[in-house]
Amino acid sequence: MTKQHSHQHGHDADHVHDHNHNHCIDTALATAETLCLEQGQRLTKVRRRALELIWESHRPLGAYQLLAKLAEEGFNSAPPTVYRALDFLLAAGLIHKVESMNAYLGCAHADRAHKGYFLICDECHNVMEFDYQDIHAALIAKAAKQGFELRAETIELTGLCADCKAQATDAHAVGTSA
Amino acid sequence: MTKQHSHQHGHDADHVHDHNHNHCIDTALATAETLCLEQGQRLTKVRRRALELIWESHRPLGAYQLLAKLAEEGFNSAPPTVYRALDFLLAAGLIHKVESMNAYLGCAHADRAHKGYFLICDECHNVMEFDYQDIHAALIAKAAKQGFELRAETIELTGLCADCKAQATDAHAVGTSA
DNA sequence: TTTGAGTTGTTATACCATAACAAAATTATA
DNA sequence: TATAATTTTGTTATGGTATAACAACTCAAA
Repeated sequence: MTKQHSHQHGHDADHVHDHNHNHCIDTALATAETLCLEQGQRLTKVRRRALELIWESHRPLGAYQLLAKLAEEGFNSAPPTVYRALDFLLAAGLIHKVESMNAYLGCAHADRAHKGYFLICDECHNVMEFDYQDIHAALIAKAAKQGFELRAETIELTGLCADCKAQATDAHAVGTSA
Repeated sequence: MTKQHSHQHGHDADHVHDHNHNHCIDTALATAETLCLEQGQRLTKVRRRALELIWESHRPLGAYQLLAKLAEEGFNSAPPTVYRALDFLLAAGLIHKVESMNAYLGCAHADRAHKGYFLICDECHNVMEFDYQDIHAALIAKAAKQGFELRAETIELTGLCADCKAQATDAHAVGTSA
């Protein structure tokens, strides 16, 4: 299981980081550089900056949110700019798209092939990426039974994260005792 | 495993039905009537017709495609009309939304609570709904281990369906032998 | 140094979805 | 059966997501 670190304790959108998220970003960028170099892909300025901005966000970032941030920094502000960058990063496996949110998230394991499985909190909207070989294998087997050749998986689970569940319980306890 | 019947042999968008799909539609509508009656919900003309149209389609239907069909039949042609109907049908469990396609699909098991798991063919875009208790249980357990309370699942698998795989193989065989 | 591939700029448009409020229909209640 | 309460539908407007199409630029290789 992998978790976007800063999500562990954060409830508010702009919660102060309780760890040095810069490290995650740096690692992600370094991985991206290496990967692109190996594959003869060009991590151009806008692509690189888009990836950084996605990582700097603590939630999945919408295309137009990203576009606005890029525009602030002097990049072209037309939609194709951001969608091209997103397409590149998606194809390179450097980010995931969360379909149910129309938003994009840095991929913590770009260095190895994997599927993005997500736990999405309805309350705080934080997203945890997880990895589950058992489920992956079961899905492949299940599909194969139908003669279906599995290529990609969209697994997005929503509900209440541990923190929000705790908060809800606290609130309820206070409410009932008052 | 459940399958939208007409998808079994269809490769072309407007493939002639090889079974009486009307039966499926009738069953779905009857179930809808019963369900709504039981729950004191009103299956109004536009809702009922929307459900029929979704079932009549052999693929997941986009909101605006559905809106166009409804408009042809004299219903109001503004977007809220169709989104209201869709919201109602979704809430009633009579249809599913395929998030990765922004499209809507009749639910074959509206009569019992279940999650919509989908196999989506990249080639012919047919969709099979399947049901897999093992995976459902595994996901709940996996989420619970993280303290996450699972509420909803979006499971959308893409790849090549059996028919399209067979076609591709045939085409390749012809190509290589020619 | 020109060719060619890839990338970016630019304009326009298509597609997906909801807000907000008015009008009508339905149901419940007096 | 009036009338009030509730739900549904009509209508206008807008916001959010994504791509088509073509021109201009960059950069590396021939």
